[in-house]
Amino acid sequence: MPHCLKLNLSARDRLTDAECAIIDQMGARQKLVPAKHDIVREGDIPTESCLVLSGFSARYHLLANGKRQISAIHVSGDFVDLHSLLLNEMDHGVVALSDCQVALVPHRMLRELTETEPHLSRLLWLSTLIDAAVHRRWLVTSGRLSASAQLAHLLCEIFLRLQVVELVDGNRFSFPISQVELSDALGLSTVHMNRTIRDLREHELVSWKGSEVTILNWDRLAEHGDFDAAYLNIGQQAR
Amino acid sequence: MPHCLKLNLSARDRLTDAECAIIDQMGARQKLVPAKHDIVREGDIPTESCLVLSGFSARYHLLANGKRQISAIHVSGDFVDLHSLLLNEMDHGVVALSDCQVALVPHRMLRELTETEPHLSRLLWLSTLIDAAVHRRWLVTSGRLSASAQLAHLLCEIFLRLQVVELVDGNRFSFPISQVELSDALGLSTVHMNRTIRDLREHELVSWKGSEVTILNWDRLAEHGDFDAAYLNIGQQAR
DNA sequence: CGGAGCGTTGATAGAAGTCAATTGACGTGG
DNA sequence: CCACGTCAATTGACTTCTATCAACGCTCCG
Repeated sequence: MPHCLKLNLSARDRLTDAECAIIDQMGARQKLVPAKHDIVREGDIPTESCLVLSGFSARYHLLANGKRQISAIHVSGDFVDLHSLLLNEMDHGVVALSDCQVALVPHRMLRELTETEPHLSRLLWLSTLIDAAVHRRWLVTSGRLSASAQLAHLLCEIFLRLQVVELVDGNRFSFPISQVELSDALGLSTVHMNRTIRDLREHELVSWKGSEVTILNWDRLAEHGDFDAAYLNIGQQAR
Repeated sequence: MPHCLKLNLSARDRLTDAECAIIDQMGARQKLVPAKHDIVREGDIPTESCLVLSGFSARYHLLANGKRQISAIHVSGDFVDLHSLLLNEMDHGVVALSDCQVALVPHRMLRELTETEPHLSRLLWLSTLIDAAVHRRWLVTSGRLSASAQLAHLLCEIFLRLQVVELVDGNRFSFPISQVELSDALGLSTVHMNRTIRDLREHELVSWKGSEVTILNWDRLAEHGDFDAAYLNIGQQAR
């Protein structure tokens, strides 16, 4: 059930019944990728794109110095390598943070959409544009915010993105990511990551036990992370 | 002459004569934006997208703490706010680093292209995908490289992007950006930026006088910045 | 039982930020 | 022609943030 992709897109624009039908077909071929395994490998030249139906995943880059940087975190309903439709080869990998159910959508099918379904194509384009907007936001927080503000911002972002696909429960959500992975996402050391999480806890902005995160005070968290949701472009609108 | 957009796109895929003709029309309405002035302002809801014909520009974000972060540097032939075609409102501004000649392309015209010119549409989509790939690369360097490696990487990237639009002269190019702006792009303080530039000079990787940059040793510069050009997707290919 | 992965803490080193001041290039106006 | 203001680049001194190294406890699982 690629229901979550429909949620994702229809949070930005109204989908016609015909478009919904097309999206439903995309879920045809599926596979389960266990946690810690690659969904796509760096250097691959995929012939299909992966739509994550459930689970958390991340795009990662390995460096010559042995370090790793995560450049995006994906949730249900995200097309993790839609860009491979037009780009040469994967310049990064995508790893499953938790077990992930993914649908494999052939490029042939997507390319045909670009020929015959302009509106749906624009919405797919849009989803990559939102990816880019998220990248920019991460650049801003990474360059100009303290570690704890950066983390606060990330939590706000993940919360809203999960809300779109109906995966939040009140102010609580499941965020199955280790501190090592988090530190790779924020460009910090694991030790400092740990202390940064402790900071947010001690300031009673969030409660975080295992993979269960509860936002205790949204307003203060958002203020601390200088968070403004505009870049997520949540809101139906003709596109 | 939006010649540079044609260079930009045809570095990635062959353009038909018909497509070239369409692109030529895009240069119709132009304006000159002086250095330090905004090309697009944060909060704008543009009805046209700006194609930079000449000059350097940058996307920037202002933070509540008064700091600024530059999330992208654009060169001739870049469509600096193509994404405004599908996104709500500008969540960042675009400033001219040097005097910029820009062409204003109405969204109406671009939207029509998405209905009638699937191949050209894919190439426009592609250019936003490359933007995103650049964002990811910046995230990686910002998170996991030293300041001097980050700068080395940026110089390699700018060099290749300028090469595509035929704006390099041997191993020299014009890079009219102040140290304040550079520091906002790399997320550093201006003081540290200055010392980082000095580092590259002292290691004889680059020579940098005013806005003239000469790469003295490409291989060592690229190695220092852990640079791999793959993410720029330079190379003609059916897309 | 023992290792592996993860979270946690302390101590220390190093990278980068901040504050402050100087220099040089340039343009303007008296 | 020179005083003056402005802006960019530069340097020094000091502070703060984050990385690194090392160690320990916990849980899960072979």
